[in-house]
Amino acid sequence: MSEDRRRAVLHAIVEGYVSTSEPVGSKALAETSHLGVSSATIRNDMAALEEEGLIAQPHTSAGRIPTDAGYRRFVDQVASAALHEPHKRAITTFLSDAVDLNDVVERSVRLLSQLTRQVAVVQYPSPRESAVRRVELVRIGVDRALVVVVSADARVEQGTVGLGHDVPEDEFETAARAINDVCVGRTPSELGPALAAWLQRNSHASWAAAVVDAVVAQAKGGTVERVVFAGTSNLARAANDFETDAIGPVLDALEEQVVLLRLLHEMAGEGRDVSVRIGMENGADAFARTSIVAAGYGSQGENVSLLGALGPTRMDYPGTMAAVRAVARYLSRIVETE
Amino acid sequence: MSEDRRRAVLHAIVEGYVSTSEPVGSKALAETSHLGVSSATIRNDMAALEEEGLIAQPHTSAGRIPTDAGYRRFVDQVASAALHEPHKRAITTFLSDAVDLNDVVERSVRLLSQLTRQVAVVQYPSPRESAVRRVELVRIGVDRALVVVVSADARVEQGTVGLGHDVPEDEFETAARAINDVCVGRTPSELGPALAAWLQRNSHASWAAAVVDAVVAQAKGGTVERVVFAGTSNLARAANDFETDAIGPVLDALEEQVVLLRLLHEMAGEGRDVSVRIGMENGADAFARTSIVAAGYGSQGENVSLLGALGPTRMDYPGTMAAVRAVARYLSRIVETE
DNA sequence: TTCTGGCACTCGCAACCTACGAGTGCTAAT
DNA sequence: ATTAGCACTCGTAGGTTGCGAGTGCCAGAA
Repeated sequence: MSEDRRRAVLHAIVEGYVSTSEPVGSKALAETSHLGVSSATIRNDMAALEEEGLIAQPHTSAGRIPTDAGYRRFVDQVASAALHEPHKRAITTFLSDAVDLNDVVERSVRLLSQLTRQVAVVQYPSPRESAVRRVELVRIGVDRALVVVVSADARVEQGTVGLGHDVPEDEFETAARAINDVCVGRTPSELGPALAAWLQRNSHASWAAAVVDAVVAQAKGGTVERVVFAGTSNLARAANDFETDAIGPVLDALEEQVVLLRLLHEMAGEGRDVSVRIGMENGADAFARTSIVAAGYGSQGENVSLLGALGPTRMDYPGTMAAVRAVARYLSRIVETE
Repeated sequence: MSEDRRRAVLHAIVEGYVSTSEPVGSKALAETSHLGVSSATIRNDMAALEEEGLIAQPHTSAGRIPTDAGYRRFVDQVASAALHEPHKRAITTFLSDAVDLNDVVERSVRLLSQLTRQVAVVQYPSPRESAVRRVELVRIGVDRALVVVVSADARVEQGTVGLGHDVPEDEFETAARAINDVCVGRTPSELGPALAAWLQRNSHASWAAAVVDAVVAQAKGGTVERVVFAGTSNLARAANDFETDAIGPVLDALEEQVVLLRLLHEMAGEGRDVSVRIGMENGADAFARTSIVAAGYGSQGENVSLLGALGPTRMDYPGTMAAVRAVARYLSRIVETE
């Protein structure tokens, strides 16, 4: 019983099931697949694969379909395919027209959903450590202020902060000017100490401390982590084939974002080029029947954000991995040079 | 043949079909509904209603279901219900915690999707005509600049503009300062002439004109019109009942936004308190089997944005209309006072 | 006129049955 | 280690049937 052939059988089963969405039987494999053995031999191999828990049969007289573990082994053994040349061109032309960070992210997520024909998710790039260009404080109503931080790398972060109680207009104005002066030219991590020192030098009312905190927060992280997604209709198309009722929880989880973000963080830690989570591996009930293919992107080795594709476990893994990797690469290049 | 009873029959059919999702027959109506007539009478009324094109039967031996026209008449004749007291409280508590314009919009859309159990859409409030607080120009790369406009009403708009060719650093800086000085304190509509005058006084290179245009654009409209939505899983739930394959195009149209925006614009023109589009009335193929309930909100009578709920034509119109109206009202109040 | 009871008729649907065939596991032969 | 053959399982498609919900129409009552 050649180990190599058993692997080939597993691969053939995965590929067959992915393309036809029907269980694949031993006879069909013997005919279409090019391993030169008879169906009986394949049956023996299948029995062994089933013993290992890599494939299963939905009912007694049906062919085999891969289990999560089967997909897992397949993915680990297959290198992601090369991307077709026209697709490569599509990526460059589509993304190079972007004028804006928002635009880049939005175009990327659409492109990825079209390439993979899955739901695509792109996490907003984590901000780089770059000098503050200007801090603007604008009074809103009597007890709130708007904090705007413009960084040298073209990022604009904004947020509001409560002032607690009435603050005289002129006092607010002078403090705003002073805070701006302290911040300009400093990197976010230098900001904390510098502003603390300023607070000590000028004994201000308590509201100033809150404002300072808000400024530091905006400069550091800025907007809350978030992901954008596109191509949810691909989910509906996939759900048409089999489980219609699995789509609701997935849509909910996508909107919720929090589960998805946790998963992406976990996957970021794995360090691989492209990482894949299959079915139950996700740990989340909503994604129990979906797989996620993700890759990091970003300017440095550090400081990565993630993007990926999400679809039914029965997906074209090599193709999806190739598309995800390619988009991640181009996106890295763009984020770097911007 | 009392006209009133025929109306009552139509209403009973709509309500029955909405709550059970099954065609409703004359016998069932005679028993459950409280019109004191026999099933035969109801059958006659039904025949008349069918003649008018208000109801139809899916097959010969089934009950009747309302047509688009039937829903339309029902909606026109029924005032939107009053909202339950706990729901009202939910709106106030849920929305009053918001800290931010983004936060308000996001909370609203979630709330509305929960109240209606439909897909909720909220259009970003159209900016008010309020004075410019500061204009910031930041160089990005060699031939692009970031334009940030902060308005007195706590809005921050940003965009990029191409500079065409190399511009000396000091020339850019002085121009940026000058542009800011010209803009501060002016309303967006005053901005155009003022900046044009400035351009004439100081004969600048061509790049300045592009920058000026960008500043005016950001001050006026700012970010492109867009809508956010939530509760797409409600679509999946509804699709479970009947047509699974109608959900894909709807999801696509939601992501595309452009069709939805056109529809909302059209509905804004109708001037009603709450306006309803039913099925084919939408004109868009994707929404041929869905209805949209929308209401305007905003600070003034002018200057309204829209929000609404979108679901299958077989929806609880009175309840949805009540929820949409209530959220629109509270949202108006919040946007006003902010 | 308007409503009601009665009756014949239609027809979708669920339940049931059956035959088919794809697919399997096992065993004996190569 | 592989293969051919064979008996067996079982899901599914196709066909048939009976039921019952629902209708339209008509004659008689209010």
